[in-house]
Amino acid sequence: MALRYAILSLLADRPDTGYDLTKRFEGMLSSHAWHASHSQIYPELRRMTDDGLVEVIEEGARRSRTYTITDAGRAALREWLFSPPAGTPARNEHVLRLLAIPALDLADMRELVARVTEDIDALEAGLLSAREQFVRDTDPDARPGFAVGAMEFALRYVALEREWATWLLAEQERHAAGSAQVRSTVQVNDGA
Amino acid sequence: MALRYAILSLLADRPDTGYDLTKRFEGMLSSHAWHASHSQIYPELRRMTDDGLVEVIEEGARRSRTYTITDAGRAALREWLFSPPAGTPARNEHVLRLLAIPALDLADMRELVARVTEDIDALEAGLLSAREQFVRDTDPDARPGFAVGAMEFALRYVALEREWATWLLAEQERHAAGSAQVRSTVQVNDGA
DNA sequence: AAGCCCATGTAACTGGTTACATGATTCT
DNA sequence: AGAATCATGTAACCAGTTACATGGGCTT
Repeated sequence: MALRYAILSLLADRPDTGYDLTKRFEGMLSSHAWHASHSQIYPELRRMTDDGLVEVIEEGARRSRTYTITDAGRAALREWLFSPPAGTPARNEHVLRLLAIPALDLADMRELVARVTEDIDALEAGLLSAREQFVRDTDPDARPGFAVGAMEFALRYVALEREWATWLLAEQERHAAGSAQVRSTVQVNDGA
Repeated sequence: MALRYAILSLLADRPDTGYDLTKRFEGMLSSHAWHASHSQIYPELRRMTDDGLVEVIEEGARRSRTYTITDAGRAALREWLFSPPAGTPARNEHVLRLLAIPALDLADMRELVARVTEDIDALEAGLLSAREQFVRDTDPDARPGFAVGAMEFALRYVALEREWATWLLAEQERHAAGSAQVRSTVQVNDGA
């Protein structure tokens, strides 16, 4: 079901074709919230049309169909948003990679955290320039929609990752120093 | 493949049975990184045994088998962690629900953000007490493993959600005030 | 000995991915 | 005219979920 609501929240911003929805999925949505490829999106738009949640408002060149969200679609989206959170499980391989870092030894951890931090910096730079671009291309008086919120989320999120990774390494260094201390104390005691 | 690495990173901390791995998945892993149920975990442990990544070190009561990570398993995990990040897509219905909020009208947004914020506070309280419990039950000299990192991540993450939601609402309020301003200016001009 | 939780197993189904396929339009 | 890209469609496959199933061991 999540796929429908992902589509509905994109269409709530503005009408779009299956093709362009697919491209919008490839941005912030697919890296943080929900991914879908065109092979899922086209059939789903059909089913949603049958269910009255979306509507074709234009048939353009190259057999393209532009869909809008209907009132029923907005109502369904609203109902879903207000429904009690179901505690549905997440799948995020990127987060898994981060959480797995403590399985490494300290030297590996230092190297990997350095690398991860660089990657995050690069990603952040990309996000920032994408946002600048977006702001340039967008009417400043328009109500901020999906994309603005998603970008802000992504920016805050990459900062979290960087800070967490830094914290993790510091924590592990602290522990390593601590247990070295304990070991040397033991040795002193042994020698006494 | 992510499932194997999720299992490996749990086993890197300590040996465990399929049953207990299942329960460990239900914690931080399943809400932020990766979810799996026992029906996936048992067969996967078999396959991983065949591939030499894990090993049965103990057969206990009630046919329970305790698995450890092998050297090959550690090597595989390490290789995966150091392999270039694949940009694999995420699935997180909870994030989707947040990002979809701007589809609502302002009144609904106010209500939902308030509710979401309460939920986050409750979740955070739960996490904090779980961490206290964990600290009490754990040898302070032990090297911090998966769970410590995951808890810290979760705590930082819920804070991000709360701050983002607050930011979003402020942004939307600002816009609503701004466009009201524009409307009234137009009216004054019309009247002049 | 009855009932409950521990511990594992597996089969049917569903949602999602990969891969193949094709027509229409624009660009050069 | 040919290449590139737009725009959609669909079928086979795979990973993951749901549901059913079962035996062992602890507790009362």
